[in-house]
Formats: sequence, C-alpha cells, structure tokens
Amino acid sequence: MGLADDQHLAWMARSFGRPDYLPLTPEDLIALRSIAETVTRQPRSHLFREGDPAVAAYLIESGTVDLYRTRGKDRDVIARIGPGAVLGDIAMFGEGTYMSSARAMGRVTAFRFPREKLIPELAQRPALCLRWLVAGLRQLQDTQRRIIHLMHKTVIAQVADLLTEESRKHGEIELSQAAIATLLGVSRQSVNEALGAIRRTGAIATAYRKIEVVDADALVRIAAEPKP
Amino acid sequence: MGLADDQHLAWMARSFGRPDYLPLTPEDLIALRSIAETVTRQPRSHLFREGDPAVAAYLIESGTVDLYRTRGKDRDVIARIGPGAVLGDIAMFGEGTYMSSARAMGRVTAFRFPREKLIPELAQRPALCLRWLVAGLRQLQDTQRRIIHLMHKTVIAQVADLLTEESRKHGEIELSQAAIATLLGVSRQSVNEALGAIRRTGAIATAYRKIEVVDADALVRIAAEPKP
DNA sequence: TGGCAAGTGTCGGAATCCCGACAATGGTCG
DNA sequence: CGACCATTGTCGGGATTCCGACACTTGCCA
Repeated sequence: MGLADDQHLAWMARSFGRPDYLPLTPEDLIALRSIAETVTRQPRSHLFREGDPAVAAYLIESGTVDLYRTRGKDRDVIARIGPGAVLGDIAMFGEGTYMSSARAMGRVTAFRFPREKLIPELAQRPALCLRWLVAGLRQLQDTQRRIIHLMHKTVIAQVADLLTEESRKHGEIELSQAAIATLLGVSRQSVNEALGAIRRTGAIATAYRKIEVVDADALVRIAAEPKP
Repeated sequence: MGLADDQHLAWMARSFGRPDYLPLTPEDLIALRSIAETVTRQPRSHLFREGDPAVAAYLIESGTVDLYRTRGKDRDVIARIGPGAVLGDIAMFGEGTYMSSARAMGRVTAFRFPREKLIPELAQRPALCLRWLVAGLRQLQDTQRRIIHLMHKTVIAQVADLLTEESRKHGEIELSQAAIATLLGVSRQSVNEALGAIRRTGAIATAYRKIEVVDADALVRIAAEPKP
C-alpha cells in the first residue's frame, strides 16, 4: 500500500472514525454495562492492534487513547481520543479487522463489549438496538455534512477547522505539522504555510510541537471562509 | 447557499446516498413487506421532494428514479437509481427532511415504509433491526473506503470510476458532461478534458449526451491509476 | 557537553484544476 | 425551414497545491 493510500486512510479515520462519539443515552449505557468487562490498561499498552479480528468494541471511561496506523517503521497518529469515545464498533459489527491500533497514553480504564455478548444483548433489547441504529445513522449524516464542509476547502480553512476542533477537546494542541498533514491528507509544507498564514492573523501562536489558540472566534471565521 | 455548496451536496449524495443499496436479505424484505404500502408513480411524478419531512423510506421495485437537487431554476441530477435501491432511510431515521427530491422517470412501483409503522416493526423484530444496523454500518465502511479511493485522485480517474459504475448499472450512459461534473464535484471543463483523454485511449466512445463503454477493463485500469 | 533525531521554515518548479469566455454542433419546437 | 436552447469542445490566465531540497531550531540522550 502506497504512502498516498495511507494518508487517505488516516484522513478517513479522522473523519469517519468516531472519536468522542457517544451514540447512546445514559440509560442505554447502564443496560450495556451489565454485559461489559471493565479493562484497565497501563501506559503504552494496547487495547487492540491494527489487523486484529474485531471481536469487541470499547467505550473509554477515563484516560487518553491514541489511534494510529503503522506505516513501515513510523506511526501515524490518526486521532487522540478521550473519555466517552466509542471505538471499534464499526469493525466489530462488520465482522472485519480493526483498521487502526489503539494504545493507551496514560492510564486508561474502559468498558469492553465482546461481540458474542453484545450481539445477543442487542437482539434481546430491540429498543437498545434501534437506538444504536438511529444514533449511528444520525452520526453518519452529521459526518457527511462535516466532510462536505471540509473537502473542497482551502488548506488554510481545513487547518483552522482542525485546530478549532482539537482545542475544544483538549485545550492545548500538541501535534507536529507532519501529524496535522497526515490527519488532513495534505502535504506538510502546505500545513506549514497555512499555520504561518493563520498565525499572522493573530488567531494562534505556534511553538515547537505545540499550538495555542489565541482567538477562537477568528479561527472559526477562517475555517468558514470559502475558497474563491 | 452557494454554487460550491450545492456541488458538494451533490457529490455527497452520490457518495453517501445509497443508490442501489440493498441492506437486507430477501427474508428480511419479506417480513418488511407486510407493513409496506405499494405505491405506483406515473412518469415525472414525485416520490418525495427535497425539504419534505422524511416520514417514510422507499424501496424501488421497478422503474427508474432520479434523485436531484434544485438550484435556482436548474435541476442537478444527483443519481439515477433502479430496482433494489433504498432511499430516504437515513433522513427518516434521523427525523429530518429529505435531502433531495425523488422523481419517477418511467413508470415506477415501489414499497413505502411509513415511519410510524417501520419503527415499531423493527422494535418488535430485534433480528431484523440488528441486521439493518449491521448492514448499514457495513455499507458505511464500504462507502468510506470508496471515498478514500476517489477523493484525492485525478479527475480522469474519478470520471473513469463513475463511468465504470454507471455502465455496470445501466449499460449505456446518458449523462451530460455538466451532470457528471455535478456528480463528481468538479468543473465541467475538467470533465470534458478527462472524457477526451479517456476517449483517446479507446476505452469509451462519446456522443451527444451519451457515452458508450468500449473497453471496460481499460476503464477500470484508468480509474485505478494513482495521481503522480 | 556534544551529537543526533525530530521538527520547523522556506524556496522554486511542476502539475492540476478552476474560471471565464467563446465558437461550434445537436436537438426541439413553432 | 428557422429560431432557440442545450450541449460539447477549446483556449488562456490564475490560483492552489504538491514535491524535492535545504538550512535552521529544538529537545533528548549518551
């Protein structure tokens, strides 16, 4: 698989993968947790690895997890997710393999839903199943809209959008320009150029491997700018 | 809403909207048909219109339906779908409005699943609901892969891919270059250029509002070509 | 302290694509 | 037949992005 393909897969995982996606209501989760296993992971250990058969879905309770794909000897971080995020569900329902690896960054606690337990539970509780279906489709629709907004926009707008999103989730942004480029499926140089342009507007401040959002509103405006 | 936005919406509808998407097994459909209304539409009449509240999903039994969006006085055909296609389900589950209009081209027969009947049915039959869920997510995954393949490719490869797909569905292709451009979210001139390039390879023959696939294999090869 | 790997900033050329404009041709309807 | 609209084919300018290359900075570790 070529480099370009991996870039696109990373882009996809960011756009489609559902970091911080909580498809169910608290009541649903309570029902679900009766069949969940509680798992704890020490830093730098894996929840699952890319290519493993997807036998379970996970719900992060606490801690931070990196989703990444392996390319040769490098790791491309696709997304950094936190509490409330559900991961692995698409691959699990699709009876395929995980599309990325999930590694605990700090100490992580999570709920693990094994497929052989989750499927019967859903089959027994139609309301739960139906809700999961509806939530999933709604999320799909939102994702569609999001992609439209992004895909034919200038690199500057894409970067601004990503920064807005990341800063909302984790305050300060610790991503290298190369990582941002991977997430967006563009070249590193373009990201550099875009960051420079945004910095000149005063919306952000950049440092080594760190970006600080100074003016969030300005950032949103930049992200919304059309391409003409 | 700007022109560019509409282009992207059209692109989305083609990529995400599920023309010719049959998520369920024949057994499932038999169960579903007990709650379906059979509807018949004369040529040029509508199944639903863009913006209508999405109160039902449809399964095409026979005939051809155009999905289009209205832009000012023009109609942008998003997709032309045939028997087996399910439409309107995402909007229906999401409790929103239809994102495009559906108009019968020839005489059309279809099954109509009203929301207030379908939801209880799914709630009563967990297996059916679960299967819909799994099928939907699997389709989502396929779509993701497909988009990755398409999105950072040359216009020529995109056009070749579209032609391959269309010819498989409806033998001969009756689309104007402007329509193709809308479907792909690119400019008409680029489509013209791409068609010319493909024609020169001998893979297709073009005529007024009609394209004939001469060498399907060559077309697939062109669609797979990377961008370097 | 001195490398060394990782990350950043910048340049210029090449490729792709968009956009506006215009001419030429096909189909339709009075 | 003739007017008229839709469609196709083509051109050139301009904008954006990719790519390879290189110098510089930062953080880490022996």
